Amino acid sequence: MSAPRTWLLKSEPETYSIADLQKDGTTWWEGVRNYQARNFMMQEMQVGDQIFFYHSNAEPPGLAGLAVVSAPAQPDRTQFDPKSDFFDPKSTKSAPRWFCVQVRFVRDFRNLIPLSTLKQDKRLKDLLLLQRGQRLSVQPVPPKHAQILLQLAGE
DNA sequence: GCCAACGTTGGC
DNA sequence: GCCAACGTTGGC
Repeated sequence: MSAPRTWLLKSEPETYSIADLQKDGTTWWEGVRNYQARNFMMQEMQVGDQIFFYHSNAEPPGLAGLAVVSAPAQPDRTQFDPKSDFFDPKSTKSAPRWFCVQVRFVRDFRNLIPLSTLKQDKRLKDLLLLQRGQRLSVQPVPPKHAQILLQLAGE
């Protein structure tokens, strides 16, 4: 078992916010339909990994809180549900295409850390989130960046 | 609402 | 395997 890693998960707060996660306690991170993001969840995330919860398409966008991986990846059940927006007719139960981990609420940042603040911090210029055109919804956060983000959050 | 950047699809 | 068309993401 390797040391816990850190990830960043994006969510549109109108769809699912850190407050929703706080209310639910845990949730399966369903609906990811990007192979790179899926592979991170399937192959690399481990129970206990730290998660920064990012509010995208928000006013303002930014880091909203902390969560933790609470169960390893399993098939995303929305892919089999014809009524779901995330239904994938090409996926089968014997060979599911999409997987998701379970995440548990840890804490809400008292003050959201706006994207604009992250952009101003020179130490974060290599952070994947800040790279031009990137839109991956599940991203690894290297330890040195994780430490800075926690600092900004007042941990 | 705009639009740049990106991933996926499907014809060839 | 190429690549144009299309749909989506997400900041502004």
